[in-house]
Amino acid sequence: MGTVTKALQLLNHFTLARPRVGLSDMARLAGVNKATAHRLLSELQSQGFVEQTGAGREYQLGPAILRLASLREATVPTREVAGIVLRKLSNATGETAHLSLLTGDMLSTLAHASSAAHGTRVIIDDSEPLPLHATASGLAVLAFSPEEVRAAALAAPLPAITPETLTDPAAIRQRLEAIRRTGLAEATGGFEADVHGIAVPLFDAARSCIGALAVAAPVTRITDALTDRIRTELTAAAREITDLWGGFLPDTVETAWAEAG
Amino acid sequence: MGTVTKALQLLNHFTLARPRVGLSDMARLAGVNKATAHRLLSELQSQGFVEQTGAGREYQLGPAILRLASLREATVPTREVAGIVLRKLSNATGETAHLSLLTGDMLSTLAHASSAAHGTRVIIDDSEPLPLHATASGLAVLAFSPEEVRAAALAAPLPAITPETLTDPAAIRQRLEAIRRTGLAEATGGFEADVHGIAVPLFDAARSCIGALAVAAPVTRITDALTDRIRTELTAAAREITDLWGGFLPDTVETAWAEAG
DNA sequence: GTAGATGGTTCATTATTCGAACCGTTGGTT
DNA sequence: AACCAACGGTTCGAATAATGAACCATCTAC
Repeated sequence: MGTVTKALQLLNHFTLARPRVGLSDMARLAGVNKATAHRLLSELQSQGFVEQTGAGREYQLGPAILRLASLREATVPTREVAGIVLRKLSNATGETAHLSLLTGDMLSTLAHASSAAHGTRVIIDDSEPLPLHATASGLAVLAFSPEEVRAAALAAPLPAITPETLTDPAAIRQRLEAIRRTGLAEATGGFEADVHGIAVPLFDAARSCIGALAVAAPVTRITDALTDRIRTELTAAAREITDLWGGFLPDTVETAWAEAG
Repeated sequence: MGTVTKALQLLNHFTLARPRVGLSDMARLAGVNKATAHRLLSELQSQGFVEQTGAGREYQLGPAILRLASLREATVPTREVAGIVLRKLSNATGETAHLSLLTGDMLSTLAHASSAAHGTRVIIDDSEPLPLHATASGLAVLAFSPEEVRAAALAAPLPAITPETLTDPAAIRQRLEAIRRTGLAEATGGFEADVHGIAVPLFDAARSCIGALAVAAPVTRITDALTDRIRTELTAAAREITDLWGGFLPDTVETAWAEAG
């Protein structure tokens, strides 16, 4: 693994629950020597990707990220476009919709929207990375990614985020088969208990899978009628976003959705 | 120079004027070997910091940055910190203060505060983007931004928001010269009639100009004494925010403010 | 005052990065 | 069609930067 990759992965250890991380902690979390962690953090700091709070000497994410993010959004306004479609999708289904993109070995949520139709609803945190094996979105991405990505994702030990999380690579591969046939992934309680997710893959101009569009609903509200409705709306919304982003659906997905609809 | 630093610096070559960069271009811009650029970009790509558009094979900033940015915002309350300083600033001057950040080719107001000292006051709408050429904040940012940003901003036809708006690029560039010398921008009625704005640039940890801090007052209330007071308070508040945000003042600004004060 | 943390540094060993030269492809010119 | 220049990407010996055990200095708890 390259040094740059190692440094960038350090950034993934900052979470909502642990926004500031000390040197020793970081070394432990990342599984690297303390001296290495220190050097990597120093380089990240010199470029403003992390900073040290004056109080303790812990590290936290730095302001350079904000600049790059606004530049990304200004030049590639994916989030804005996604937001429009997501709001329509969540209104049409009455549930929470979110769009997540493959970044490294996990999914980053680009944007989400929730409906006011019900008092209970699924809450999405954009800053929380989604594991590939434990979410409907992740399974959708895995199903339509090249075998290398799939192999890499399923090679490492798969953590059980809930008791219901699928952790057996063979079982997952079987699920992926079905997802490839229907062009649609479903998962219940694998990431958050009592949440049912329905997801479809998203593709870029080269017909590579770049992420997934999903609707998440409390399991108690799931009925055949609702899932049917969600499926219809999801595929329509996915077509719209793919189109707006200048992507193309692979023929396999196109036919799968046509048969299902 | 470390490998990580080199990789992160590649990201700085993506600009508003050049959002997509090819491999050879990037190698030239960064002054590294093409093979090196390729390896670094590959690593950045594997972590989602850059991505390749399906069309050409050019690179652009990737979606992973957005996730980190939302995490940074969620955990490091820059807006809250800005609010505290803004309230102090508006109280000290008796006028309306606002802080705006460069987002794409305009300014987005992060927060504002107004004083109860007078019956009339300038009203700021946080959701309204500020044009770079027509506001004191915008001029402050233009003056201290890299030439590429300036050129891009002054290249497009400049709309006259009021009859007093400066729309001639040459005239604006002349104003920017003076602003660079004093570290302070002033503008009257260029965006809203009867409003006089005084602004200073803000910088991040890499000494890049990221936005501006400004005080806006009705022209009828402007006197030499008030502008002097505002200047003093503005530079002090800008130092405070820059410090709290972990940024640094370029030496040119440091000396300009020292001479003026 | 001791024990066990912490953040940070040193330096010989080692593994990774570097870059000139090299592909294969593409797009424009003659 | 032949040519050429520029493109993205790859190769491999030489050069360089990354590594980690051991080491400080400091702090807190007991």
